[in-house]
Amino acid sequence: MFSKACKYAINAMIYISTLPEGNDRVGLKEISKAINSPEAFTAKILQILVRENLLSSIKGPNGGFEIHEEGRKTHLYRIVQVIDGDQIFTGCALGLEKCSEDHPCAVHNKFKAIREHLAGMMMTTSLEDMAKGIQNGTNFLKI
Amino acid sequence: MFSKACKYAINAMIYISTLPEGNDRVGLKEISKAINSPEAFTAKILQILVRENLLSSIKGPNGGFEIHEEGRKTHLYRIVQVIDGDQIFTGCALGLEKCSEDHPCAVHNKFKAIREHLAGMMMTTSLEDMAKGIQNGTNFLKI
DNA sequence: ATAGTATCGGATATTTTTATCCTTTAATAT
DNA sequence: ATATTAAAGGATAAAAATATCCGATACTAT
Repeated sequence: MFSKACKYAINAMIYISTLPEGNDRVGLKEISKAINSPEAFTAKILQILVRENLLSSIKGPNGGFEIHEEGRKTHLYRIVQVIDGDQIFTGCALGLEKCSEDHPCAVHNKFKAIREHLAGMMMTTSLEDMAKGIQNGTNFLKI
Repeated sequence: MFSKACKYAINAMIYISTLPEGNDRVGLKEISKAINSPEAFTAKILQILVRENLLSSIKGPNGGFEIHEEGRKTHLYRIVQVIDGDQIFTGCALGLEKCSEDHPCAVHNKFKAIREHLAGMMMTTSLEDMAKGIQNGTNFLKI
């Protein structure tokens, strides 16, 4: 479904969103420990998220990553889009280059509903929504 | 969503199912032309499908691949399972090793519905169903 | 029997994804 | 100013997925 890079991105972003706003600066080491991901690879992914302004970073001592106010309203859709592209939301399930209503692949119509279901869910699910489940111990970011 | 190997597998199986039963023996070359896939790679995938009895093959002149009666009732779910495994139907969307009702990842519940939607659709969609759309020119296997 | 044909299967190559290493850059603290 | 810290970024490595090549095997036809 999603690449590993994308899974790490989503879990990392949710983790940062669980930290109290204004006191949420957190380092790479802590993040990758919290989500059980390889540190250096996670760093690369966070760099992309920073470049795309989904996340902000500060260098040096007491540096780290943080997400403030508006950032916590980011929808999962956007993270997938930035890391994996939106192939999964718009691409053809069977790999046809030009799959459309006019030239549909074998499963085009059956998949339309599923893609819309997925896209809809991802577009309406924000980091702060997900962070709640982690905070109250209902959901988990690793193991 | 699906690997390229799996996409080729599904399109190839549908293509073979469009041929008139009893007169449906078709060679690798024709198949990979019909679905626009690399020949040698497609051969590897067809070999797996033959080993798993989703497809039968005959060597030598006038040889090729064919699917008879019961084989045309194969559901897409089974093809995905054989080629990609059922990670997509049962695995955790965020990569947790042990994601379950008791230890759910951040998106577990939201994804459950989507996975069930996908699995249900794939389990109730057969090759012969899909072949009809190709036969009457409504759907396409390439471009 | 022999030649020809088409899949099978092993080996290998290429590309993409995942992962690591190390130097540079920017910020902090002393 | 200097040393220290942490992210940024470039280079490289390892693993997995995709793709190709070629000899072996099995079948057909002559």
